[in-house]
Amino acid sequence: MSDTARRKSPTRIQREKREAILEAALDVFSTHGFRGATLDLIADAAGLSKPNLLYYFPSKEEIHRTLIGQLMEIWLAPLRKIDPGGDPVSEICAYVERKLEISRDLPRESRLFANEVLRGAPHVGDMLQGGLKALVDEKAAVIRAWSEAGHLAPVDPHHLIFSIWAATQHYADFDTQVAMVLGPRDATRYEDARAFLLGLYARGLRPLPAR
Amino acid sequence: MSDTARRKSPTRIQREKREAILEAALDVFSTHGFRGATLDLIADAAGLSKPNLLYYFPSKEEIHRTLIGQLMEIWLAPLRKIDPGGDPVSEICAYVERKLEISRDLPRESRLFANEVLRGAPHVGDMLQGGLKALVDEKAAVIRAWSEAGHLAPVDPHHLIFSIWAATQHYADFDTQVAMVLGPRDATRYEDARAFLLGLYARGLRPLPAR
DNA sequence: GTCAATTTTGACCATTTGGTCATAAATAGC
DNA sequence: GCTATTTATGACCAAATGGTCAAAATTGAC
Repeated sequence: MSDTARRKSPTRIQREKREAILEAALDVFSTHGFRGATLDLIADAAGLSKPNLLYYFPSKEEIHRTLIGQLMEIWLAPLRKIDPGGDPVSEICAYVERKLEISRDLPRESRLFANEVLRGAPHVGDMLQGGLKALVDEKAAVIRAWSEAGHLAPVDPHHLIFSIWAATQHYADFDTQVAMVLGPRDATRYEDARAFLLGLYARGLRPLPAR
Repeated sequence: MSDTARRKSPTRIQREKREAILEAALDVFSTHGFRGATLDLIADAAGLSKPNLLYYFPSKEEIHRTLIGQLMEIWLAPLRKIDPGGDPVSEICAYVERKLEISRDLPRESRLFANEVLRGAPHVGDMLQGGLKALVDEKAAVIRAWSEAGHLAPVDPHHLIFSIWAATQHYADFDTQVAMVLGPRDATRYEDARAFLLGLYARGLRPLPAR
């Protein structure tokens, strides 16, 4: 009755084709959104016929759900790594760097996620709801403790986290706009962004001198 | 031959219905995206039949284009207001406040815009391209001058602007996610965001003491 | 090679959707 | 009220789209 019990161990072809489909779907969903993505587009990109694609996944929505599921871990991992025992400002700055790296290295994932949240997360619902709030609250408590101990400027931890999410993901999600302003993507873009953001947060979070 | 010449002055009904359609379309486009929005949905929301809707606008794309056009001015206005003669840190902070107010008061407009940029701005192209880069470069030069004169911490002006866009729009565009973490929207949300962001930028941009 | 299981495909279907059109209803000028 | 113009609608259309199905091709175990 359970999924894993019913599904005998997948064949080599199943593993390869499902992987190819998810890769193609990530491309298509992230550039066209859920509604704009068509099964034909995904099938073409994966080098399969549409019925063949539907042999591996029961529906368009299921492909999408699978992708979002894989995404969540990538998305939350950097936050999870914040170490309550580390140096506060360094920990936050390292978090900024990790998020920025994801924005640079996995822009499709970032855009897929943005697409979903923008529309009110209609296809993920609880999948997002689940771990997100708990993890954020946990790390927010760590940050609050740092502030109260005087090791970090007194800031609202939730809004600090939001600002980091926003500032880093911006480079993936709004790449078009960034490119319109800065010109075509070049090697220094992420280096400049990194330098700016680390500077901003380092100065903005440094504990205030006693007064 | 020109549009304004051909179109005799619009009647009262024309003005009212076009307005109602744009209002309805803003709702529908901002929550479903361009592809997800249907003419039936827009027509229903505007209280019109579909053919009647198409009597006022020639196509779905034209409705969308009109909305984006109206949007651009709203979107750019806060940046335009930055005064080269004002106090640098105050000017930037006031800019943050203006952007945050737009995020709070016009979230549909913000999401419509985000939807468009996320997909590579396929429907706006030059409309965005036009004034954006010129205005941003102009204000970036002002900020750079402030930094060089020692009235502002030395920061990359373009990335500073990006971070402000990102952090403020986040509350409109990713409202779903914010609500998942903070719980249902309440009166203090924007007040807390404002306090955090003004603090961050005030501390982060304050000119460094001579060393 | 044989045979069963897996994989692939062309043909097909129902629904949705952007858009048209002829005609009917409403409105405005007189 | 009469007439010309504007506004509204039901019926309809072609294309796109998610998905099905029976049959064919391929693969793997022996």
